[in-house]
Amino acid sequence: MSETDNIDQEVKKEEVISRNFIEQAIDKDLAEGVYDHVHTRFPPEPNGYLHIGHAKSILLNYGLAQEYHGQFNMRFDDTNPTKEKTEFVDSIKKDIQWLGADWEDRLFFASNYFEQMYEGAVKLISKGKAYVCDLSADEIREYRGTLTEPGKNSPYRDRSIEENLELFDNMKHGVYEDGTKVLRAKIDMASPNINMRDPILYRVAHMTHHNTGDTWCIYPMYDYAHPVEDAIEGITHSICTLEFEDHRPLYDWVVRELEYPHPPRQIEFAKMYLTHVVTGKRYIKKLVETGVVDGWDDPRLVSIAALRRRGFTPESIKMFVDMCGISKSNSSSDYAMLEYCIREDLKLKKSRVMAVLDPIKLIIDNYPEGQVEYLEVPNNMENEALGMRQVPFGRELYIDREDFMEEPPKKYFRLFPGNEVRLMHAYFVTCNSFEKDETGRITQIHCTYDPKTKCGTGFAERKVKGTIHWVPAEQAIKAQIRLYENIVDETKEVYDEEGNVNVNPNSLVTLTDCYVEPILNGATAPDSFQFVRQGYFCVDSKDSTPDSLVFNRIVSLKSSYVLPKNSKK
RNA sequence: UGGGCCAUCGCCAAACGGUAAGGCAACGGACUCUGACUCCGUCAUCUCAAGGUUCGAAUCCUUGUGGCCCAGCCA
Repeated sequence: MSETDNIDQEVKKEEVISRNFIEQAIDKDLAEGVYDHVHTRFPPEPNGYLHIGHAKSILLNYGLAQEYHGQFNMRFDDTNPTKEKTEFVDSIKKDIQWLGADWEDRLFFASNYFEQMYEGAVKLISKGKAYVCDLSADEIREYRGTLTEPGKNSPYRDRSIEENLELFDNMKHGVYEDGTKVLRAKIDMASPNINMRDPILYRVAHMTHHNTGDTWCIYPMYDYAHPVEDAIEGITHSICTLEFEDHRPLYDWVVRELEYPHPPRQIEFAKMYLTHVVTGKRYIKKLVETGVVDGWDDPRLVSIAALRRRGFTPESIKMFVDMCGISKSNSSSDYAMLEYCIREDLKLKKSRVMAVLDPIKLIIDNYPEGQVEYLEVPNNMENEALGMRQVPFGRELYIDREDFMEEPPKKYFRLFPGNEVRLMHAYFVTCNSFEKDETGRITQIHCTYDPKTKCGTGFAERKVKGTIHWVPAEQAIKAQIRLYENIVDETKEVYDEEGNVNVNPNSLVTLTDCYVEPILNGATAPDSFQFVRQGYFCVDSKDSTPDSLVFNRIVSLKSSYVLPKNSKK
């Protein structure tokens, strides 16, 4: 193949990378001169913790700003004081920072625009486009009509502009009780789109707001506030999820009536769903309250905090979100994709060390008692840059119970009486005998080693089929290791008839008698490793201490070998 | 049975009237000091269905079918 062919191929490859529908829309806007730049935002309400679904929106908005050399704003959509807490603004900021979406100096609060929103409302009233309505909540619902029947006009719809102005001023000044008056847009009570049937713009709520305190007793509704927020900040593309499609006509109505010179444009995309996960606030709350999980950051959950504690990296989540793509079809991504992404991200970045989860002692009968040798071992055989470490080796070791069988099935490559295997990075050993306790449980394995087979000597006279990992009995560090599976029992629906999560009984297995290589001494929270032949593990940020290590299994390694069940151990 | 949106491999998802990309998963095989990784191969004669337009349709038009969203003084 010639060099030009190569180039052609690369060009073709480039062409194949297609743009999602939002990028296509932005390209078009830019080409037609609708906008000359791109400005996006992520606007959560601080009423809970962020989860993997939010990550898609965050990364989408931030990614678009980057791609088009535009800007990305962080904005708290805090227009409803009954639901919002400062606690959540802190956790949300932390999560977004961790994900790497940088809002630079553009951190905003919708509540800081209350004055402008109020002025906008006055403008709408002055234009005859909004009115104060005295109907009760129940009455408003009745007047709204149904999906199939049109609504009917409020008896207060035709109040004079002057009266509306006065009433709205009274609303602002706390003259009315909660629920007694609202400001409504005057649009069309017969619209087939229910959102256009004179939607409520402002409600009265005598309540302390986390940011504005008691300054206000009227608060704008999302449908009015959001377009105003976007317009004030100069957002060009206001990206939200599909359920707001029906609200777009109202969004456009607001920016049109308020006569913003460069109105933002709303574009909707499909939320990310993951198979077999729990994201509902009330369900998680129940799991926390009943002690099924140990908090909103329990590693079995998919909140950003939980994923972080579980050992997922921002890079892996970005990779996952990119892999899932952007579209308008409701879909549910496979958890296996997320697992692929974290394995892929950690593969070359992390040291591969040995850990024994379920130890059995292995004694090398022909190895001198009391002798210790230090083996030079690469931290990652696929990435030399990670350097080398020393692993002590001696007469007594621990190996994993799974790696020995008294009566092995066919194709069992590990240790069994008479078989020779390689101790990873060390020597070949052959099993001579083993010991059992009264219950028949194997307690010790005796081997002999062949000094000629030491790793690194280039020994090639014979080969072994199996390589097993080990840890030196004397120097290994004891650790607790937690193996996680999905919190949801995947053989059932996510929720049962009573609305409880069908909890997987094996979602957490805590192993307290594990041993890890001495190099892991002092490992702390964000550290993670590959435990060779087992998976990727991280130090638990909540429960691990320097002298009592706790590791979380992030994800297991893939395996094409299934250990036969019911065979003797 | 009002309005809006969606439908392409087990799961995501391209294709924009020119003859069904890619990834994940799965399954073979090679390699292997991780039963991992890597590599090679297999995996939609067909795009929800039925008609129609066209030399040519996943793409356009009909008519159906299925799914999601909307009747908060939530966002």
